[in-house]
Amino acid sequence: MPEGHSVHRIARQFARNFVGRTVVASSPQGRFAAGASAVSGQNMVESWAVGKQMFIKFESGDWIRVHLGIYGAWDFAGSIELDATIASANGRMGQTNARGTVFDTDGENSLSSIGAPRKSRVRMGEQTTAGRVGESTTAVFPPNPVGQVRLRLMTDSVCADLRGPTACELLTEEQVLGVIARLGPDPQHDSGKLAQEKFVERLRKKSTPVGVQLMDQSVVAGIGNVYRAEILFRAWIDPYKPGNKLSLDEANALWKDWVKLLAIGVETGQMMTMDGLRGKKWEAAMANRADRHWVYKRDGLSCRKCGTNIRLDMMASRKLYWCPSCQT
DNA sequence: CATCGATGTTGAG
DNA sequence: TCAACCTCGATGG
Repeated sequence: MPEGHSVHRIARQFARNFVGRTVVASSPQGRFAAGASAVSGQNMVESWAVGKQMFIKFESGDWIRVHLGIYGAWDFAGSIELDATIASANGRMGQTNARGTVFDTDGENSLSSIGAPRKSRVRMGEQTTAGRVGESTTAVFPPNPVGQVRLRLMTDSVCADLRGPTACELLTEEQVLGVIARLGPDPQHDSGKLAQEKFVERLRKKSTPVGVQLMDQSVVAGIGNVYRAEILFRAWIDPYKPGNKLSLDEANALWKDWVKLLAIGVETGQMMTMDGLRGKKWEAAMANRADRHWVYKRDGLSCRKCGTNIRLDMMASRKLYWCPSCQT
């Protein structure tokens, strides 16, 4: 159940462990058999993400597009090398245990570290427990497929299993460009001022509530229900405010905050949206999801800023958490 | 053990 | 607007 940050992390893990290597592809479940056989035996040449979608390219020019949807996940197994950004973030947080397994108590950034060859399994895209990673060190390589594995990608040393995706399809380069053209800007993919301007322009064009538009992937790619609620609280903006009533400053600030939060998410693997936490408070929040957010899943609790009860509304059939007194 | 709900999107009506 | 997709951790009995 990833928002954009997780998908970028997964794409980086593929870049680190699969790009430049020959990949054996299969579909144990069968539903992607044709696509898998089309790319099997080829070199992977690119891996990156836009918003919540990942794109990997093979030497033939074929692409695979993966969208995890609400419960898709990748399981990594084997001798996994860490992406540099992820490794340094983990190092800074002191999360390496005696065995050399890097983990945290809430799982998503659980990753095996660079080091002695050993068997371990790593899940990305959904929460998992540190215990599970530790226990799995006895697994064999390659592991037997568990459940409905839509796509298995394997090198000599690493195996990645994809389960439960909303989308997994073989595309031509032209089709990839078509998909991306329909997506809004993503700070991790489109850097610079142009991306920001594109976002601001689209957001301020329609009278659709800003809380709806932040979830619209053609306005900005990668924001989901958690970041939506948190970004609006951090900006003290009423989620119902029409996009075309937002000031330029408000729209620019929303983008800048998304840039910042997304970068933290990509580095740490967690949606840490609380400000100004230092030392033990930061550690506590990183360890416990209930301490990580201003409003998300805090309905009925008092606002951390003003004490007002956090409200829960349905907006475009998703749960919206917000503070009616801070966000005006 | 059964049931619920989720960090998402599509497409039918 | 809402069911369907298809998975699994959390929750309750």
